[in-house]
Amino acid sequence: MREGPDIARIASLVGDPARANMLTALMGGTALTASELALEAGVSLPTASSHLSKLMEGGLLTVASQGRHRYYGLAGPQVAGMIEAITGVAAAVGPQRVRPGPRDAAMRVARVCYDHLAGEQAVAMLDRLVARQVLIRDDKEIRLGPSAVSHFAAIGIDVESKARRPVCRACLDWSVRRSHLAGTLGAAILDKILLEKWARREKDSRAVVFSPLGKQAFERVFLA
Amino acid sequence: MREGPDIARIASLVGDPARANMLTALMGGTALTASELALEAGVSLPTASSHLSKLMEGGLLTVASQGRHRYYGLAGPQVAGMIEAITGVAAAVGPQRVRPGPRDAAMRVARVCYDHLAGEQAVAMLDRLVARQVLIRDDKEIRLGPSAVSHFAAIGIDVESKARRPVCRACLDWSVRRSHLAGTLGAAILDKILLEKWARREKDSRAVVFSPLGKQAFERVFLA
DNA sequence: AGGATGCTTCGATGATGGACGAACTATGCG
DNA sequence: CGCATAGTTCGTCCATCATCGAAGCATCCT
Repeated sequence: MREGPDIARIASLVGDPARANMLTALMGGTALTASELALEAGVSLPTASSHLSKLMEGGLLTVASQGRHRYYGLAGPQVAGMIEAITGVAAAVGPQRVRPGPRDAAMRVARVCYDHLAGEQAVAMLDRLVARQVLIRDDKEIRLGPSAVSHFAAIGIDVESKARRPVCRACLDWSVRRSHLAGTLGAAILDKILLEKWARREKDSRAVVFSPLGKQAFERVFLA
Repeated sequence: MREGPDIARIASLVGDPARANMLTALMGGTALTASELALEAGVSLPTASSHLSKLMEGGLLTVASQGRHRYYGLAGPQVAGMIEAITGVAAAVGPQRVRPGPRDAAMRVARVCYDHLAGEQAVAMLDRLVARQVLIRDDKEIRLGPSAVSHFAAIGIDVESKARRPVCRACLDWSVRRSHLAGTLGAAILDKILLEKWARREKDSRAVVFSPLGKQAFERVFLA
């Protein structure tokens, strides 16, 4: 018999299909209402509500009440990382992945991971930023290089961090198996991409699709 | 409704207390027999056997038959990483962590993670190896530096890789939140440490305790 | 105020799956 | 060959928990 962190409790929370669907939906990064999550999970509203309170109690979710809406979101990057890790194992282990399918292809290229960009594009971007020494990775820690502030300011991104959350963080990409940029900077870059309409989010999916011109712009700015 | 990698299936496998205990026990890295795992999980042999076959079917475990013994082990580093990620969330979320306790302190300093060393010591070691350019980390990928082969040969470690498994891999440390060295090299270093008796494994725990002289030797070789 | 919408709580139902004892198979030992 | 040990399979019992309809709060709109 052993004890310690109650891993079974956390895992069993993710272990229910309805809850797993909800968490996966929240990996998109946008907070969702109880009704939306019920739809997403394919259960009735009361059932969803019950699941949500369990996830809350387990500390996996945060909620923000706005009027009569309650927006549920993942409790933090650590939770998002856990979901990615589980997804990675499930994808590796599952023999059910017969045809990759177009949606999956798009997902591999670029997708939203919690609040930042993931996929091949994101991995390439981090590689390039490190190669140009805009960012410096020491260990797994990623730091800002000397030129970072001016570099990002020129693009219109403010890298000053007020939040307690780190500016840069490495996040393992389950499709490419290498890391991409997370943290407030990662989130700001994704904001920028969507704001400039270089890419749009695929409906009901985490996939992010670049327009031809948007792709050029993105590559000019981040992969040059 | 969504589909994709069946994350609920995997998570629910980990979500049962008995199975979670088994998996946690296997994080020690040594393969265990069904009876040992039954004891570890606190269930009867038939029950354990049933759990083990489920874990096998889920692809989380591998088994090696030797005579009338069947040694069960984690299916791979990816699975070990997932368990670490879940453990991290459980530790962060669990309010039950009242007193850190001596065992936990020892765990933070040095512990076994699947088949390599984790904890503060392990993180410090990787930092130092990278700083000395024995190892080079590009992205999350860690490569051997030019001097690596001779450097490790001098200590008596052969870095040639025959296995399909990578020689170097970064593994996120849930206590320190930075990565340490995994892969065949990480495993070889742990072997070396235990073989030279610089440290011993705490009974019934993943903690690794260095002797005073062993600590000196380890620091001379890896942190110089 | 009154009505509509979003969400939660309650209560009853049903199914999944975890538990163990007993019987069965397989390997090793003398 | 027979006995002991390691492990699996089978059958049954039992508890947990997911599910939904109906009713109860809370908030917004007019």
